[in-house]
Amino acid sequence: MTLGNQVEWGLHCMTVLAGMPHDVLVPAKVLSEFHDVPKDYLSKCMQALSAAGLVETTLGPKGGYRLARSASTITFLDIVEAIEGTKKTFNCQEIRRNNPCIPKNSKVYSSTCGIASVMNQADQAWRQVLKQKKLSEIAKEVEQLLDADHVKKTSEWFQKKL
Amino acid sequence: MTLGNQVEWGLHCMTVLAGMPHDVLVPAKVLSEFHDVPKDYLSKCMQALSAAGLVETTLGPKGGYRLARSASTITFLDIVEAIEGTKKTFNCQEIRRNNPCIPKNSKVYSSTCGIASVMNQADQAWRQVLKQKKLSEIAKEVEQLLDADHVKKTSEWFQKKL
DNA sequence: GAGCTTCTACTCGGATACGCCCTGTCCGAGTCCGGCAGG
DNA sequence: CCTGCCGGACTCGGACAGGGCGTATCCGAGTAGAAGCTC
Repeated sequence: MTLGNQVEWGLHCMTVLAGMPHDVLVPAKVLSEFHDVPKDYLSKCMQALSAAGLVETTLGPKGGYRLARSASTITFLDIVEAIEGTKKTFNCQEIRRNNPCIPKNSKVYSSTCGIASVMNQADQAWRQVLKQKKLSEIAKEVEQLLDADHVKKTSEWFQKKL
Repeated sequence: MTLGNQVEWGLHCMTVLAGMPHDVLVPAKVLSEFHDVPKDYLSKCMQALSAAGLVETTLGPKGGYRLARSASTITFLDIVEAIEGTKKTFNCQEIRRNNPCIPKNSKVYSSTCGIASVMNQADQAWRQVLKQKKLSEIAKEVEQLLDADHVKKTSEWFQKKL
């Protein structure tokens, strides 16, 4: 059970966008160059973020993506679910009902399957961690990690590309 | 990101085995009938559990599977990892290093990527829940949920099949 | 009747096809900017 | 010089192939038990 690389790309791209002024539009082409990933495929990832309402898009020259709302109101969970979907990691098929000794409609099956319950708890724990991390936090951490020189260079690189 | 149905099957089969006396061997055929799943495919799942050392196998007539150790020393995580593997859910490709403004070997990359860090925390939280649930607990819960009549019938069903 | 041999039936384990989803690519619809002609 | 128009280039979005992994199945190696033969 591994997440697709799209999730990683989406998180990094969102972090980049969070570091930009709100009036700047960054096209997929620039994001793909910056991260050195296939442009068209990254575009597919951005589509998902757009469909989820996390980013706004603008067409035409000087167009691109920007955050649809403040980075402090966007969580990791929002991004991961936008790309990976909201399905639970464990989908219970209720095979316990196939016990040949108990009718499938027995009332003992009214309560949720104990195994599925545990798996769902684990799923919830996973989502909880992601939900508590805001995009604004990670953007800030990245900026603090880099030297002022690096931030300046990167900023210039983007300005040159836009 | 969804777990395969093998995980569900494995968990249910292990629960069944946990409810059996230790000297009873249950073949894959019986387990498959009980859960109404393809025998040969379930067998593949049991192979994984066997390879992980969670169950013991015996060949020939009256052969089958039984727990390799006490159900109180087996956790959900053991079972899930035996089937699904131990790879982390998020595999960081370090695309941050592709930033064209910073050399790939820069010391700023010595600390783990902040994004990967969060994703790994979520992964850990998920595993933690699974690790805390013992197989013996779920087996007991199932037994308590069922009526005495159901337990008796199911027990008889297995005895007839063995 | 007891013991050994043989044979069968049953078990697990690995090797083998099939299908779906992730990965990766391509092309078209729509839009904004810049140039150009006309007033 | 200002205004309106037009063309081009750039953007996103959805439609289109290829590959890897999960799904499902089959067959062989090995073993335990039962049956049969001999003593």
